[in-house]
Amino acid sequence: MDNISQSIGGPPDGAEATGTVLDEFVSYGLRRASNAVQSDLARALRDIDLRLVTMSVLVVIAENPGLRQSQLSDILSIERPNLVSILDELESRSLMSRTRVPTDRRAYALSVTEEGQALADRALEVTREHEERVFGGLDAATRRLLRTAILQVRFAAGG
Amino acid sequence: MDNISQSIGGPPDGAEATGTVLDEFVSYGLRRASNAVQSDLARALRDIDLRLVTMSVLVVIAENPGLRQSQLSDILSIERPNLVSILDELESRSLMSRTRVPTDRRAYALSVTEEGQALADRALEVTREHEERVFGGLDAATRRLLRTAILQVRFAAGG
DNA sequence: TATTGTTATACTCTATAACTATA
DNA sequence: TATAGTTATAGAGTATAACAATA
Repeated sequence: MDNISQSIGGPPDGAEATGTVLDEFVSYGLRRASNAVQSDLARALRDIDLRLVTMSVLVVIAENPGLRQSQLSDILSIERPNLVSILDELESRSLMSRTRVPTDRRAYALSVTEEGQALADRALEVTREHEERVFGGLDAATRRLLRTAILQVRFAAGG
Repeated sequence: MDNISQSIGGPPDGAEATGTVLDEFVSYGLRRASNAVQSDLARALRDIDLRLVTMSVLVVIAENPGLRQSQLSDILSIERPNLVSILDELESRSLMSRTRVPTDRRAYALSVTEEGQALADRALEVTREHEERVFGGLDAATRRLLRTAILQVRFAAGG
């Protein structure tokens, strides 16, 4: 209930964020950081009329022409029903198209249009700028360690 | 478009996660990790009938008796309107109460009940177990570095 | 005038059950 | 019978405008 004991000894390893017990938890800091980072990226993508989801979907289709919706769903962990409106949006903007697969008429092969490819490229640029803005302050070693730690954590949490 | 270059030289620093360009971005890994971690914590808290928000609100009130709603809103970055139903829920479960402040009759002083204090303590235990489960695999140095990096990033992203 | 808590509302993201058409 | 895509729907989480009571 008092935090005198921890605050003695000068600035610790950046312990204060909200000034509550919650600062003790990596989990809580991770959530706040992730929200802030996502907001920054979302803001940047708004300039090219993309959301986080539409960006990742467009980019993954551009990278894997012929992909099925169910595969896309697995890769990005987006539930199949939720993918439908996302693809509808991209398709109505002429950024990608669904083509019937002759060998399996239940499925669609997804592919980007020229316009979609151009926007995907632009989206990657925007995202790289964002990464530099947000993670550029970390030195290379820390950045590498962050990537590794994040993957380990993601695995440990079953994601 | 090919990732042969990176994959030569044995297991790199855990580069593969979705197998797409998105793996290049710390931002994306951070989001996926944060989601997985939050899911794990949410699952654990469900056993004591708390959500992530209700947990953090309860814990912060327990730590700061007499807190105003607007202060709580600032600390947890929850919009004041969204706080109302959260507090209604906790109050209806007799975990906390709103008391009129005599010196400023617009405001409420928030405080936990005995029952609320007990649940807050239990919630901290549950959260510590979760932290151990999810971040226990990281050595102490990495864990410390992760906390620091997260704070830096949160600051850089304006969170 | 400004602030505290509130109401109403809306938008995004996510999750599930059930349908259709194919396999 | 199982799978691919779809529809409908519901629940969180989050954000904003506007109001009443009080400062």
